[in-house]
Amino acid sequence: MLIDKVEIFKALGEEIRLRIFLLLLTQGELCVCDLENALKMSQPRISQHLLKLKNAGLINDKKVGKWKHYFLSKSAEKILKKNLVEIIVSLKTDKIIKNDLMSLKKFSIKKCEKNKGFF
Amino acid sequence: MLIDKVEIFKALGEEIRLRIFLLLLTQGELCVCDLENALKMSQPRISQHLLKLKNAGLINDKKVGKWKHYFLSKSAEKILKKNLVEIIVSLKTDKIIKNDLMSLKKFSIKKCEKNKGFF
DNA sequence: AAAACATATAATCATATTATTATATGTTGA
DNA sequence: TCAACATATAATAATATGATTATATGTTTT
Repeated sequence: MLIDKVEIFKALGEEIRLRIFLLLLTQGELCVCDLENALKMSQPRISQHLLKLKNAGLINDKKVGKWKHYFLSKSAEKILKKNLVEIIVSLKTDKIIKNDLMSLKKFSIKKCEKNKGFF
Repeated sequence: MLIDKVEIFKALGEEIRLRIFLLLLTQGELCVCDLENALKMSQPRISQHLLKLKNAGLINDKKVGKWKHYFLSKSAEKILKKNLVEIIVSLKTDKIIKNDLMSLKKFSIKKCEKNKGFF
């Protein structure tokens, strides 16, 4: 849950991968050699970044003749439609996050006035 | 532009920082010692992650007595309201991304049918 | 002014990530 | 079947990131 989201942000938090992701998002299916040409980068470099996007659950692939086509995963299409705030706040049900909030509440020293959060 | 977004995703793509960010998002202003207690982690560790969130432009701070309060930046509040797709597609105006798209177009081998992208 | 507190920063070390190079696997087409 | 192509994977080296420890800075309280 928390870790899944971290992995998604981490996958997008790298220039090459964000560029690849945007190309797939705007262009649809692309093969590795399309990306090699678009980004002007070596094949292993592209392939390794594709693997990370795939491990984060953001893309999928299929064999097409001698090529392999990459495209956005269903779960990527789903999460893309959400607000960033929605994505992040949904983590409030995560065990680790619940714990953080509890610990904070327990501590809760009244040092001075603080602004309230969004939620 | 592209790099700014990369830095934002990178900042959120780390467990401790995402936990901190969510706490600030839901609780509003918090000082370092609040976060120390919430996450049960050492002060320098928290401080260093706060610095990274700040460098990504996601949070700001203000001195309050002997404490330092951290809270979401205006630009964070703004970007939080957007869809992930909006955030990413907005990069189409970025120079690097435009270039990628041009290179791809130039290459554009008609290997076989491909699905279209979202946009 | 001294002690206690809150935070930042720097140095070091451990770990993770990335790029490159080389090689392997599988597919197509002559 | 063999050569050319498309991609994956593994090994290595370079770089970046993160955690810990120690120390510095500034503030409050006594």
